[in-house]
Amino acid sequence: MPSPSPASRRKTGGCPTGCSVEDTLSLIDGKWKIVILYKLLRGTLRFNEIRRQIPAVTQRMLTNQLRELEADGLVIRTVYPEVPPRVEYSLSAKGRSLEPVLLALKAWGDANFGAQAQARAA
Amino acid sequence: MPSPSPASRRKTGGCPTGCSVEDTLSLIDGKWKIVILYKLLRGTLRFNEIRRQIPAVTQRMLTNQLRELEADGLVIRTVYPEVPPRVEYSLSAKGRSLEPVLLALKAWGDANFGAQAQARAA
DNA sequence: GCACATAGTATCGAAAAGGATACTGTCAGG
DNA sequence: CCTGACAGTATCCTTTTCGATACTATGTGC
Repeated sequence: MPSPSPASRRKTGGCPTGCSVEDTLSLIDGKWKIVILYKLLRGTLRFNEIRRQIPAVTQRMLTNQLRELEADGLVIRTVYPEVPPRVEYSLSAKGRSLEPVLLALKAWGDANFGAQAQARAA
Repeated sequence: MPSPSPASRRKTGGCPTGCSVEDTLSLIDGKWKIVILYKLLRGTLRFNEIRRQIPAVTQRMLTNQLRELEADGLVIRTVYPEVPPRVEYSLSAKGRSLEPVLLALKAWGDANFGAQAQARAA
């Protein structure tokens, strides 16, 4: 089964011309998804760790985007039932397969936005 | 100067952690930009040719997105002062340099949305 | 008892994005 | 004369997105 339950908030509609591109875009739209995926590329992170890495995102948005990413099968959410609650997020195989896209994006950004971005690159 | 006038509708804000990725995203957000760029990858197109290739986009949106792409230096708009007006859109060098990103996106989409999209691929 | 940390929810409201529809002006075809 | 194609504008309205703020529950440290 290629697309089990896309959880797509944006309907793709008819999609008359070949547009797996559009389908893909519907999974990674939202202002933060790609950044989150990119951060997760280097390893599992906890909720507040992500928050600290992306200070501009609000708690609501982060929860939101993470839930959508989870629903789309791109990230895995693991809850440890401890008492200071602990939740870890990591990429699924599907999420990890986006790596070429993420890296291409990063490479283009570095090439087109100069060195100041490169210098800061975490 | 690496980024002359990004025409960015979305402010990037401080961008404290390395995020040329975010900068890049601000250029290609909007529901249609990537699809437009993708279509343009195979050559120059006129306004209504693009419309026909992406039937779901409205005239207003198409104008809009094309203008933003032009402002960001990704596409070139050439007006021929003829009397059935003729306007051609093509990728700039900068736009063309996005090719790896677009192809990575397409490849991922094809791999993750099954064969029906591949079959239709223009 | 109070504050802090964790990982969130809930609610409100502003702003932006996107869609529908109608209109422009000129020329060619019938 | 009427219609259609071209490449848009202009206007209005709905939907979606995003942000701010306040709140939950639990345990630890002071």
